[in-house]
Amino acid sequence: MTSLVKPKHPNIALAVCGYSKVLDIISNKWTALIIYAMEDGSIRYGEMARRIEGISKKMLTQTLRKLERDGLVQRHITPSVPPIVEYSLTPLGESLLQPMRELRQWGRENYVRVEAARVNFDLTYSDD
Amino acid sequence: MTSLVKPKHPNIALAVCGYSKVLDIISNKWTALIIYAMEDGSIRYGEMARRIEGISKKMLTQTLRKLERDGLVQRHITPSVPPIVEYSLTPLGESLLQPMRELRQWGRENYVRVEAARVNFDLTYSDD
DNA sequence: CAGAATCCTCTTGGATACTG
DNA sequence: CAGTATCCAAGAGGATTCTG
Repeated sequence: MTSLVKPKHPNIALAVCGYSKVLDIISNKWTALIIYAMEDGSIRYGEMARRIEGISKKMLTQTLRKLERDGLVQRHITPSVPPIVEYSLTPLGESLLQPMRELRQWGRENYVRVEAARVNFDLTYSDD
Repeated sequence: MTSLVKPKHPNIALAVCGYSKVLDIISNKWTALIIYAMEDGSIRYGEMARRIEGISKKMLTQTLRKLERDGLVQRHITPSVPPIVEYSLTPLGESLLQPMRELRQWGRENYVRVEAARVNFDLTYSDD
């Protein structure tokens, strides 16, 4: 046992923080949208590319591979010509949906306040 | 009027996605840890720097400024010599704590599975 | 259709030195 | 103490071209 008294302010290490571990998974630009696209079930590669506005094939493939490697996404290939490749969330991936939905909800409810704060901040620190 | 029938798969735009808006706020490397450091109340600049292992002053200041601009963090200065500068979460910032805690909790519970999936993936796609 | 490969740019973040 | 300023390296991500 290291200590009986709980320190007021324990140190925070990047490597052991649960936040950071999750951010390591979902913090890049397209990950959230890709997971979002699979929310209702499996979906083909091409349809994802069409639904997610502005994404390039490179980023779509790259992000899907990363999610597959992390065990959040499953890839199913029907070897026809042309091939059919479908992606869906694994149970682990689906377990991320709930916390992500709450974050998304927070964004929907509060982003206007963030934008207002930015305008206010910029006004305060520019012209005076 | 564009359409009366709701499409099965509506498009997903980066600009209007609640996820992405939140990620715009919390997705950089240190933000989560900095918010985490203020979870229990206000804290001085220097103490944050010491508690968050590995952070540079530059990134600490830069990230705090961004959070302040976004209205999530308050800065309170006591103009003594040397100055005392304390940071704390605004109500808006505190409202982010709950969804972030859930994400952190997910990370604590599931990150081992992600790591296992990575090992498995790398084994599968390297040596055969 | 579902990608792989290449090139290139822009941003993020680390190291270091200086200041009221 | 609490920053600012500058330089630099690494990585994320976009555009384009090619392929089974």
